[in-house]
Formats: sequence, structure tokens, C-alpha cells
Amino acid sequence: MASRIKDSGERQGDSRSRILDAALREFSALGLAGARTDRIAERAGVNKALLYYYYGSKEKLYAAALELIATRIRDRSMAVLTSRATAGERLLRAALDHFDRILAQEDFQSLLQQEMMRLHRGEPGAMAVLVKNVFGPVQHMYESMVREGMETGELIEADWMQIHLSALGANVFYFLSAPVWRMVMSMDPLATEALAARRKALVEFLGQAVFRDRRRGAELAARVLADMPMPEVNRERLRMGRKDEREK
Amino acid sequence: MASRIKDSGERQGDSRSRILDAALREFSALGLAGARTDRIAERAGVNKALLYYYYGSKEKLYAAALELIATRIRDRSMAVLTSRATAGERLLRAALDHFDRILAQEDFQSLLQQEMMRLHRGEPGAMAVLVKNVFGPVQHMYESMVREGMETGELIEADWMQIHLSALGANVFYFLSAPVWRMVMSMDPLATEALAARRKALVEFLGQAVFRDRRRGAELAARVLADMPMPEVNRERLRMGRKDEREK
DNA sequence: CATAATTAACTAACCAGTTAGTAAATTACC
DNA sequence: GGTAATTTACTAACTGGTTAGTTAATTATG
Repeated sequence: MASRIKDSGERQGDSRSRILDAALREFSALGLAGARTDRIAERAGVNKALLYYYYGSKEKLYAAALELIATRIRDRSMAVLTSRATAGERLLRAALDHFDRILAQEDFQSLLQQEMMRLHRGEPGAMAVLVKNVFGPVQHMYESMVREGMETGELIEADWMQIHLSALGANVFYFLSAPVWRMVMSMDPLATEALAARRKALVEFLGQAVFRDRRRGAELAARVLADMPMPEVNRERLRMGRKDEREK
Repeated sequence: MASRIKDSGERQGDSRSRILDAALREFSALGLAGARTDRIAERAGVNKALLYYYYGSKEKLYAAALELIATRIRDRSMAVLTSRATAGERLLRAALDHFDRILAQEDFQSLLQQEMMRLHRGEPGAMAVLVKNVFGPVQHMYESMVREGMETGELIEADWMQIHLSALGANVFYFLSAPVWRMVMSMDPLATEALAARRKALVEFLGQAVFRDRRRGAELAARVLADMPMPEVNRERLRMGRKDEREK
């Protein structure tokens, strides 16, 4: 495609994908209902009718954006869960990767929250794509991983679901509540040091909690931490989504 | 209408408060943006203009609803935190009360989530009322409670914030993710038995984790559990907010 | 009768989706 | 190989439904 890029072909990054990209940002920031098709078109640098030409409706565009990011997340998660390491090490890596993912790339987390609220509201089809493409496969793989760890004697005998729940919950709630803590306390839970501390505590806690041999847990935790440095974060991005104080 | 009921005065719970009540339900289910003023008026049994007569604007009505529920929640939380019992026991009671509150009365949780997303979006004034009226005082009281427990030697030496974070996070994430788990697995985390089990595990875990004397922790956990039976829940309410399949 | 409570009817803005069209590229066909 | 038919990519301008908010008139009440 790319059509008539003859010599000065700089624009034209494929309208279709530019729309999807703009939609992803708009939807993750404002949600399905809050997103404005006009704004998506504007940010993609195309006419609004083109959204409809390619994607048919606002809802379908939303679905496309969701599917795009779902694929990305699933691939990344599955890669960690199936990497070449013992089950225990993979468990620690998965927890840390989850933390880092929320930290570096909040699109998914926002979209996920939106979908959860839609599900809670009983909107039909909510979460379906995510469950099928992400949570289903990932959870299944997580279960195998924990079972394997228990069989080899590396991990304690416990309900794999409780472990998964704790590991996810700790991360999700930390980031979810961080803006509130900052308002209540003087301390900033999203400052680099606070993040590093929390990240370390997460792995060390899991190392203590789920390994049969706690010394091995501690050792692995240290190794994994050393091996997976905390990603650089676009500082501004964490602070606040946007500060549209347009009118009023 | 309905107005001129003189002797058979059963309706007429004061339009003003009926509006606020309807608004609370509408806002907690759909959020500020999703709520419809027409629907609030209809459900309150008054003309829409009356909302504006009493509350001025949609936003001010939202603020009023938020303030109403904030007061309720603060009073309940503070009552538990300042009850006559040792710090450790109050800590366990507070955790259990938090669980039960989410279980029985999800208005606040929904509203809170909405506010958190508004804060995340950087909308001015988001969370302000809740922080000032609820989280500020409650967190302050929680800190004193944990400090007291550490001073008397009942609780382990630990960062009170980490304890509070864990206690809240476990509950919030459980209910937040429950609908998704139900979609992925065959098991229902909101079934009565699952809830009871989770509730028990919560207190027992805290009993083991934060008490210096674990036997005392276990004992207190058992006592608190026996003393605070799980509330009856309107079963339908948990399932799904609404199932509007109107058109289409 | 004055004022507080309440309403019916209206308006202005917004926004998802449509229409009717154009210019360029691709395919069909003699 | 040249041109007519068709398709692809794209736009400006409009439409119709929805919704927050208003106004002016009406009813109750102390």
C-alpha cells in the first residue's frame, strides 16, 4: 500500500494503523463512553468518516484497540511464563514483569479497569476478548507452572489461585491506590526510590512465602532482581493522565 | 404529582432527599459522565428542573451524593477503629469490616473507583472530598492504632502503611477481580461458601502475619470471626449491576 | 398574598454516524 | 498499450438523536 509516496513521502504512516493508535490512547485515557471519535480522527490526522470506513463503528474500533493490546500483553506474559527456568523462578519473574508492565505501559491497565467496570455494570461482551485472549491462556499457564513447582518440591503446597491472586493483587492495588496515598501522605509512592523498594519487597515477600526452602527463595529473589532491572519510566506519564483545564 | 397526599402521606419523603438518594444510585452505577439527569429525576419521582432548583448542577449533585456516602463510611470506619478493644483486635475488626462493607454496600466502592479514575485522568477536584472526609481521618487513626499495638508489644514492628496497604488491597482486589475469575474458571468467588472462606482466610492471615505472639493472633482471629458473622447479602445485587439489553 | 416548591416546555450544544462526493490507483478489455 | 470501468482512500458538510441546563408559568402553603 502506502500508495502515492513518490519522493516526499513522509506523511502517510498508513492511516488505518494511525487511527488504531490514536484510538488506543483515547480509549485507554477516557474509556469507551468518554472517548470522542472527533478527537481520535484529529489525533490520527484523518477525517472522522475514515474511522467508519475502516472500522464500522465506535464500538468496533474500541474492540480493535482492545484486541491489539491484548495480543501484546498475552505474548509478553506467555514469554515469561514459558521461559527456560525452574517454576519458582518463573513465578518470581512473572510477578516482577507484571509490576514493570503496569509501571511502563499503563494503557493496558486503564483499558482493563474500564472493561472491569463495564463487566460490573453487566454490559454484554465486556471483558470477553480479554478473557479469551489473555486471562484464559495466562491463567492456565500459571496453574501449570505452580503445579510443576509443587511437583518438583520447589514450591509449598498451596492453592495456586490464592498465590496468583496475591501476586496480582499486591501490584494492582499498589498502583491503583498510589495517587490517593500521595494525596493523603507527604510521601510519594510513585517516586523512583519508593517504586524500587516496593518492587524489591514484592519479590522478596514471594520468595519467603511460596518456596519450600526459604533460603532458595531468597537466593532466587536476589538473582531475579539483579537480572531484571527496573525499567526507565517516562516520569511525566505516571503523574497524571492529562490536565485539560480547557473551559472554566 | 402525588403531592397532595394529605392524610395518606406515605410518599413524600422530601423531594430533596429522594433526589439525593436516586442520584447516589445512578452515579454509583454509571459514574458522573454516564449518569443521566433525566433518569435521576424520574427515579426520584420529580421533574428534572427540581434537581437544578435544589442542587444547581449535575456536578454539584454528584458532589452532594459523594459527601453523603463519605460521611456514612467515615462514621462506620471510625467507630470500628476507636472501639473498646486492643489495637490488634481493632486491626482485625477493621479488616473484616472493610470486607463486609464492600460485600454489603457496593455504592461506595463503585463511587470510589470512579473517583480514582477521575483522579488518574487528572480531573481537578477528583477525590478531594473523599480524601478530606474519609481517607485522611481514617488513615491517621489507623496509624495511631498500629503504633499503639507496636508500643504495647502486641504487634510486630513493621511499617504501618504496608500493613494497611496489604489489608485493603487483599479485599479490594478480591472483589474487583471476582467477576473476571468467574468468567475464566468454573468456580464462583462470590458464592456464599467462597466468600466465607476468603473472609476467614483474610483474618487468619493477618492474625499470623502481624501479631508478635502468633498464638494470640490466631485466638483473636477466631474470636473476631465468631463475633462478626458474615452479613446476609442481597444475592442479586452482587451478580451484576444491571442487564439493560434494551435495543438490539 | 407572598414565597417556596414544582412543573411543562423549551433551547443550545454536543456528538455518533451518514451522505454525497473526489482523486488516484487498479483492473478489464479491445 | 491505451482507455473505460471499477475500486480504494479519503473528505466536507450535514443529520438526527441525546442531554445538561433554562425559563416562565402554576400550584401549594404559612
